[in-house]
Formats: sequence, C-alpha cells, structure tokens
Amino acid sequence: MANRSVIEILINHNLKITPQRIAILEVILILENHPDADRITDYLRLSNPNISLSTIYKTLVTFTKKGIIKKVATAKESIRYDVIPERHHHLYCSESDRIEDFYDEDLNNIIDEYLNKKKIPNFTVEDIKLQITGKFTEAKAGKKQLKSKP
Amino acid sequence: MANRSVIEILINHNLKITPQRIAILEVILILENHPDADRITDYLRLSNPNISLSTIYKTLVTFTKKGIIKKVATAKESIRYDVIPERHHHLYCSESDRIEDFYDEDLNNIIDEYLNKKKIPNFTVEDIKLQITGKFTEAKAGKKQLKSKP
DNA sequence: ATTGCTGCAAACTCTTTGCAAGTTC
DNA sequence: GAACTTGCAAAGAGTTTGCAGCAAT
Repeated sequence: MANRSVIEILINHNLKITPQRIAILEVILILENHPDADRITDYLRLSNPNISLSTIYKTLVTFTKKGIIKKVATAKESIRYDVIPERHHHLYCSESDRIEDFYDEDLNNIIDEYLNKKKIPNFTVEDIKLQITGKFTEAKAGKKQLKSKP
Repeated sequence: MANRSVIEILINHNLKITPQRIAILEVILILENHPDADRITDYLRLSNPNISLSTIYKTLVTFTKKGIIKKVATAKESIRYDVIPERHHHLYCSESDRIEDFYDEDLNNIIDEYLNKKKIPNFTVEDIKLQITGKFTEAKAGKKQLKSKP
C-alpha cells in the first residue's frame, strides 16, 4: 500500500506538483497509522527540514477538500489524517430481513483507527463487519424510494 | 438514564459537593450525545451563568481522573465527554467457529458517538453489533478462555 | 504570463495552569 | 481550621489566515 504514484494522485486531483506536496503525501502514505500534523511534520523534516508548518496545514486542508485524505477520530490527541480507503461492509435490517450494503468510510476509518491503536489480545484481525439492526423508515412495499424526512 | 443521584455519584468518588460539580454532572447526564466542553458550558450557563470556564475544564479533568466520565473520540470537533456506560457486544472467530463476548467500552463509545452524529438516512438504529473476523493466536485446543476485560 | 503555492507572522480556538479568595467537611 | 475548590488572568498547544514573493503550468 505504501507507494502508488504520489504524483499521479496529485495530477488526478488537479493539484500542482510541488516538492512539498509530494513530500507530504509520501509521508502520509508511509505513516499508515493515521498521523497527525505533528507527526507528519517531524517525519517530513528529516528529509525536508525547511518546509513550513503552515504549508503543511494548508496542504492537509487542500488534500482533505480534494478527497485525497480524510480527518479521522481520535480520543485524546489532535486531529489525525489518513489516506481514504475504498472499502465497504454491510447494513442489516431485521424487520424486513433485508440486507443492504452500507458504505461509510468515516465509520471504517474510525474503527480501523481504533483497532490499530488498541490491539485485541491473542487475536489477529482479518476483517471487520458492522451489523446495524433497526427499521427502515422509508416506504417499504413500493419500488419508489422517497426521501422521507426525519 | 437522565437522573441518578448526582450527589451520590460525587460522594461515591470522594469528591466534595459543590454547586458547580452538581450542575456540571447533571448537564453531562442530560446531554447524552457526548457533549464537548463548549456544549456543556452553553447549556450550563442557561441556569448557571456565572460558572467559570476554567472550573468546567478542571471539573472535567477531575471527573475523568475519578472515572466518572471518559473522553471519547471525535472526528472534527474538540474532545468530548460522556458518562461511562456498561455495555458489551460480540467478537466472532471464523477459524475455530468460536464466538466470544467482546467487551470494549471505548469502541462502543466511538461507534455510538459516530452514529449519533451522522444518522443513517431512512433508518432507525436499534442495536449495533460488531463482528470481528480473525484468528486466535493463543493456544487453541484448550478450554481456557482468556478474559479480555478491563 | 497567469494562476496557484509557499512561508512568515500574527490571529484564533481550545485547553491548561498559577494563584488568591472562597467553600466544604 | 484544614484541605480542597473556584475563578480570574495568563500561558500553552494546535490550527487557521493574510499577504508578499515565488514556482508550476
């Protein structure tokens, strides 16, 4: 996972290629454990001592707006960032016995983040599936999918 | 869940009873959605306009140290607090077909927190179960069950 | 050449701390 | 009365912004 073409990513998101952006994105890809701005800065400055803190913050904002990275939750520390994954799991409805795919990258990130940080003793995690039980509140018999409101 | 005796909680944790602590703890119990210090302050000042911000922060620190409340994760906002719950769900092992109870209040908090904040469209959540698939790395044939409980 | 990026400094937000005055047991 | 708690003001950490100069297309 570590080295897809960083430049390609930048190009695909219509961002100008600058040494700072390349360096920052590389570091985020290398530091897989959801680094915060501080960790990114430290690592970055090993190879790139003159980069500015505000450039790093601005770049993180830019990457976030472009959808390259995403803020993820953290209990005690500062806001962290991670490369956006492409994954999904399932949503289960008990009333109608219906199962729907449930895409929620934020939730994935939060759970991953958590389980990366706090390992389960004597257990190697291979996959994680969240089963959310509840009731659909939309029209259920028809084909039509109305946006029903809260 | 809203009004167990706040004073009793304070006494049980060897804290002196002050109007500020009572008010703060009541507000945390009322605001179930993991309020942050800011939200606590706003709500608090409706009834208690003169309470100091630093008192609120100090009190939150005190409550956290005493185990009355706990910091929970948040994606974009500041640190939030919640009353510590007593709940669990299940851990599933696919290799041995073994299922174990999996206690993890932090994880509960994180998922609750998330789903409280971002509702699922047209769906009312009733229960949430996390199924973690993987392999046990402990001795596998034995009867022994390690408790991964705090 | 144009548009966008970097970096400095300063501002802002959230949280923590020192200390004097006040409160609880 | 002793010990703890409150609240002010000020400091700290993390993040954001304005702007002038610079770099990428």
